[in-house]
Amino acid sequence: MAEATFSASRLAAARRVATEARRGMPQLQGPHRTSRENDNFMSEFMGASRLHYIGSWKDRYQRILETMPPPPPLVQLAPGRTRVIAHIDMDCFFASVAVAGRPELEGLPVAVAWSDGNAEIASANYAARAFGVRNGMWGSQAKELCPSLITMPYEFERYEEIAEVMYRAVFAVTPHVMGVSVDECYADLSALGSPEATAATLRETIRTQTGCVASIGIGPNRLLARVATKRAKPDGLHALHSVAEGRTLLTDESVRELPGVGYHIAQKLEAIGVRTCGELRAADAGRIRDALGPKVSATLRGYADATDNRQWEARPTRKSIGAQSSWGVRFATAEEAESFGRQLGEEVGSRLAAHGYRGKHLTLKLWRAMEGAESTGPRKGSMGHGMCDHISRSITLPSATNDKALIAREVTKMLREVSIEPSKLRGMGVSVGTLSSAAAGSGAGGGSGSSRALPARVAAAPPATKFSPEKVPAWYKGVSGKAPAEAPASKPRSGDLGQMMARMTKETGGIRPSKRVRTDEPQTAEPPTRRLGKANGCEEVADEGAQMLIQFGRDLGLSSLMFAAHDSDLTSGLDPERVTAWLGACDRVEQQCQK
DNA sequence: ATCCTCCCCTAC
DNA sequence: TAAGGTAGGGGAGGAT
Ligand SMILES: Nc1ccn([C@H]2C[C@H](O)[C@@H](COP(=O)(O)OP(=O)(O)OP(=O)(O)O)O2)c(=O)n1
Ligand SMILES: [Mg+2]
Ligand SMILES: [Mg+2]
Repeated sequence: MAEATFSASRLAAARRVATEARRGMPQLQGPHRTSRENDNFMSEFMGASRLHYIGSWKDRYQRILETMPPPPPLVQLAPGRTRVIAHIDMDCFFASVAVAGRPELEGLPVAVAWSDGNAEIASANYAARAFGVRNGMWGSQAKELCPSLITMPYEFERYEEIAEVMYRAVFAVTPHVMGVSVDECYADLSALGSPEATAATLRETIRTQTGCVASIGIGPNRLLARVATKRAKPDGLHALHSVAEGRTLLTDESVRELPGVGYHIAQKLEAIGVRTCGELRAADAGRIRDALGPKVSATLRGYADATDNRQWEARPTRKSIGAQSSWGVRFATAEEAESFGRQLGEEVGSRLAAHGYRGKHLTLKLWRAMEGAESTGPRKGSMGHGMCDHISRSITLPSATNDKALIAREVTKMLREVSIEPSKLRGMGVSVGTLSSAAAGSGAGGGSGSSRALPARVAAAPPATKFSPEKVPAWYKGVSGKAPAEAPASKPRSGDLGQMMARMTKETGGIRPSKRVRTDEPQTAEPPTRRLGKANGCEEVADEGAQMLIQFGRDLGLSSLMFAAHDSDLTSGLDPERVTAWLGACDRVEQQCQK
């Protein structure tokens, strides 16, 4: 539907901008894509990887912190008052930067990814999200959902500059800032007068100084501030004024909204009938503990109750330093693998020294292709790691070190001892922990290590897991073909209709879902994708709109959906032809569901 | 109990 | 050309 709303000439102009932006990025070209073909592989990979960029950002954040006076202790609270925490997070950060200063892209669906092929989407703007495009999605799927999608390249230097402007704006409000990531931080506003006015001003400052938008959530703790931000987005401010208000808000939200609950923990909870925060709160503590363990269950039960006991640690000390790569890693011989391990070891040694650390504990992490999954990847020519076993081995060094050569030698030894056929290796990582300061005079440490050739033996790797294509786990994104089967929700819930309508209206900028979205049907029907698909002669309608609805339903964890359209859709600026087809299909869907 | 190793999971 | 890094929390199971 929205497809028709982008004019061909605007799209053409935008695509020219995208092509031009991509042309100016020489490091993204060249035929040498693997560890074997390219001597410079490691640094080229790190320079082109957005995960390396966001993963190493905190290191560079130190430089901003050094220009700031250390924060005074947090003010004590007057009795009976609670803290006021703000969570500041840039809206679709990479995509916003891509659009900023490029008027040709404004209002169009834009994603940022390494290529315009099937690369993973790092960030999609909200125009693209209205089609169901999401961060982390494969490019091909994104373009199915949204054929007009404009794909822009990474611009790491601009992210760095804009993030610094954003952070300086926050530091101008308070010294109590906790950096989370390149686009996101917490600020303690407890000592300030009106948090909401302060936050509104801060949003405006960030917008004018960066050309990008930040949303802000405010709450009595970090958990609720973060939950509020989600509600505020895009381009909004939302405040939760008490733990009680937060608890009420969380009651019907998915446990997935809680920090620390990702795909797997949500699955474990669902397996014991817990889907919402309210259900988690009400569930038997012993059951949750059995499923998740003592610490995780305690933390999450607290979160579900809107309480967050994490200490405010604005500048936590590093506990480990490491480097890894699991893309383009292919070896023919042990020498090649060992050379790669040495490079990683040297890289880690340099990073340790650069930060004034030494470390005593050394870990080698290896990706090994599963038996039957040795072919290069999900598709011919892909240099991804594919389905792998993960093997890690660690040793404790006789003394803390940051000596590149010593680390490289120890990595080589471990690599030999773990005895993995080099051709099966798909990734390698080296990490050093148990850190101490290199400056502190203690044990002369790093000293060239010729001292002890400790026989730090390490066990050989276990046999490879056997890979079978039919049993690719639902969470694995690397294999094309079938979407993971819908896990039917255990129970229909009330309140979904209201939530869904509110969310759709907000996220699509006005498109309303049907007047009949039912979640109270038993799970007898096929998932809605099927009912709207070609099998029912509905290909006219299996478009972005349908995909979007289906995605909303999935996001809400609904077991089944029924769609219908409002007559008023015809008068709300949507393409009448599409709406007519849509209405017809909805009738059929409904009939099918009723019998 | 607490520690250790080898994972697993999560957030960006 | 699908550029899948980095760091932290913590669980399982065994040793101390
Ligand atoms: N799977 C992901 C998630 C994020 N990022 C990068 C790109 C994002 O722009 C940036 C910030 O991550 P956020 O989670 O804050 O996502 P966005 O800022 O893109 O969107 P939102 O408006 O939801 O914050 O990190 C990434 O490369 N890959
Ligand atoms: Mg963001
Ligand atoms: Mg963020």
